[in-house]
Amino acid sequence: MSSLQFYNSLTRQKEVFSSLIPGRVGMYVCGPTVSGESHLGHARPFITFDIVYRYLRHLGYQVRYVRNITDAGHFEEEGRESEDKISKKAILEKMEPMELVQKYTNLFHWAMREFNNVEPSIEPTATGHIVEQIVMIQRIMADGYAYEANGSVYFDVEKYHRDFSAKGMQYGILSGRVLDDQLETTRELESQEEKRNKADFALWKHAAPEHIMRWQSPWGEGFPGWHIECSAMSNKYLGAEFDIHGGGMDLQFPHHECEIAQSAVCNHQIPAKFWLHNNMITINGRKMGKSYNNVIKLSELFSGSHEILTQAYSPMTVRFFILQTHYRSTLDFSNEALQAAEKGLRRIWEAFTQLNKFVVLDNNISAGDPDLEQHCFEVLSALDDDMNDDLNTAKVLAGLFELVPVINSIKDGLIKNNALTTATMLLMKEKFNTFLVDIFGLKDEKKHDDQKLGAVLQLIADIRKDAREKKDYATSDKIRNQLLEAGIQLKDEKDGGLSWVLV
RNA sequence: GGUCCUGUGGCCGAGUGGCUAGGCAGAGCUCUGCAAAAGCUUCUACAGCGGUUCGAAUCCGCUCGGGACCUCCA
Repeated sequence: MSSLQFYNSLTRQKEVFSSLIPGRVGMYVCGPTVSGESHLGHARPFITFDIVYRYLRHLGYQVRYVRNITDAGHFEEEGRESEDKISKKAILEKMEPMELVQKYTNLFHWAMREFNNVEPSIEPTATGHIVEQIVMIQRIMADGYAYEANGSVYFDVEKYHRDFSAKGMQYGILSGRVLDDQLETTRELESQEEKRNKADFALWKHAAPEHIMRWQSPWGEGFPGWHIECSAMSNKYLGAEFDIHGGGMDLQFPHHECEIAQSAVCNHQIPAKFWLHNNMITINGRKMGKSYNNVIKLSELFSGSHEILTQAYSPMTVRFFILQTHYRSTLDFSNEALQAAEKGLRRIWEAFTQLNKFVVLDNNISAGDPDLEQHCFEVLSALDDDMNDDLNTAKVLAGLFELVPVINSIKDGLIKNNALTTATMLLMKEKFNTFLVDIFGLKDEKKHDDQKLGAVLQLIADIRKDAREKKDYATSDKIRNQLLEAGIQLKDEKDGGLSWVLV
């Protein structure tokens, strides 16, 4: 079997993954800013890195997964009205800042549960780590890479770049940007006079009087800059160097670039070995964003209450939709694509459910159908390699889909139950369970473990069977059609039996 | 303007220098009282133009199109 490879944004190539400490992995993923409700775009990184987390654990690693909550509110680009997003909205809604932050944090957690994401090991908040951030800023200042101006502190990008280029940690190492170009192309902004250089970024920002969220610091009352929280918290919980840093591609610059600079000054090394970035979800070819007015909130997605949506899409449908694409490709949203995902998921899930019901022959060592046996074995064997190849979940799913007709044919008796060896049948069961449930985190949203409902349906099925035998098709069709309207689909099986699924 | 990514059949999407991706939709057939489900078969591809090569959707160049980042952003 191949070994796990990730595409490392830092080196711009696929690399075999090995952890710094054998058997253990430290992973930091940039979490949400809880100044508003999470939208469809947020689903991608958190599902993607949930897969990374699940897969690493599946491979036997003990993983510490740190995903922060940004609740301190990053200020806008310097030069514009300095305003804290969270504070501004809090005033509008007449809520305490922390009350607002709590509300959206709760909503975020709700969405994560809906998606069946495993909780991170540590979920630190920015507001809970103000002290760590201040200490880190002080260290950067002590080394001469930051300066104070009017109660704000800025990172001296040019000096950092000059000194650290020789150490292989130039500013732009992650994003591929050239600092000199940056200096020329950065837009002219108002009130830049505080900064020595246009490329400098804020570590600490002086709080204007109307600013509600504020903390005491050596530089007066203010709040932390955009990038320092992730550096401070990843350093605290994962150390100076850890294995994986993840996030959306849009965070690569400036956010992650700045994190590297901050950590490099403090710890003299790039904080993470592997930098993984998921691509964006687009709607009609455009990234979701307030400026495009095409933001679909997760609650709207699940309920279908957005004008773009022609129907509601369940969390598992969305999860499956995301898994059908490689995480580094853009994924374009459309109702048609989501509906295709919904049907595809149902098809594979029903086959999976069926597979789990099969009673495997005890000692079938010679396949009744050698060609099929070989085909199945090859497909099953390729799954791990595809997953190891930078998490090609799309290809793994395609492989599993190839086996769906086999499963259905066995069920319908079109393929004899001795066609495949016991070993292959058991392998098939194992792989379906491992990938769909353990690694992909899919679950049955229509689970019907209600025994009373089962009994009622069994009765109805018997009545319908009697009606059909009497050729009373009016009755049998009425039962079938009305149940379908109620969301229960009856299926007449080849053997004369009858099964049902919730739709 | 700068940096980078991308262009696959009706839709969504994998993909490697030569070997069926897969899903959804469509068509035909089988099964069925009729459906549904399922099975089998099947139609539409690799933006365009050059080049490298025995051979390219896959490598290179150009043209055209789309997108991301450069500003909070998943």
